[in-house]
Amino acid sequence: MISSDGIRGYNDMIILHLVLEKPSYGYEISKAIKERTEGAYIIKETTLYSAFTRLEKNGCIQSFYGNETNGKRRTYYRITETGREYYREKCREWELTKKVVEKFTA
Amino acid sequence: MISSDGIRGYNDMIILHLVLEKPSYGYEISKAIKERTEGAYIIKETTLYSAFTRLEKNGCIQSFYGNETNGKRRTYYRITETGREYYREKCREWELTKKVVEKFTA
DNA sequence: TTATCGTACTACGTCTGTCGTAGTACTTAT
DNA sequence: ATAAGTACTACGACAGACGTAGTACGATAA
Repeated sequence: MISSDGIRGYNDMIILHLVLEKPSYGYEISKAIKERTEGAYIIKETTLYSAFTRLEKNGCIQSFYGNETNGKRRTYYRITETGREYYREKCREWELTKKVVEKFTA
Repeated sequence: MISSDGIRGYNDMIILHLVLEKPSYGYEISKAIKERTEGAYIIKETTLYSAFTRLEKNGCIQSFYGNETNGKRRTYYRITETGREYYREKCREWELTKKVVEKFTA
């Protein structure tokens, strides 16, 4: 499994990548992460929702309510221009981190 | 630059990689990281020394004093069998993390 | 002689992101 | 009626990274 420290710092990127594709909400995103990684990474609910709060505070995403009539009301998030830029920056950082870490692998 | 959260979780791996090559000490390791990454990653002193403490507590490294007669006395660290195993594990985890994060890059 | 630079740490407190635990609320299937 | 699945929210704890500061020694330059 993936440790939280190993992926830490890329949770934001993962979430932004998904809301970049289309506005989404917590449960859907957590499912998407699980499916796309074939179960290798299952984000904790608390981690995900606290990331939403942080990203909205930073102006990276914007929340709005869905209009579904049944079930609990969902909070959807869409990416902002700030979020797009932040995402690109995180991608560049990832490329650099990859090069750095690779130098110290067996 | 590399953010601390991006590399967090791999500091231990980096340090273990270096003491695996040969027993070493703080200052030398910090220099080595800087040089090998061409300045892309400069580990903070406090981060490095607190990692030493942690890794010794975990049984991954063992400290011993150098016998240099001039300058301040150095604390050297050598890797243990536990440390080797932990290093290998971290390398496997890195491979997995890489695959996971890649799926969410642009 | 005095000061500064480089080496080699140690101590202490703060911050952030992650996580454990628990609870709320509504729907559908058994 | 109950459980399972959906969709969150609240609260507190923890660990690793970091800022700041201080200690200690040697070599070199002014």
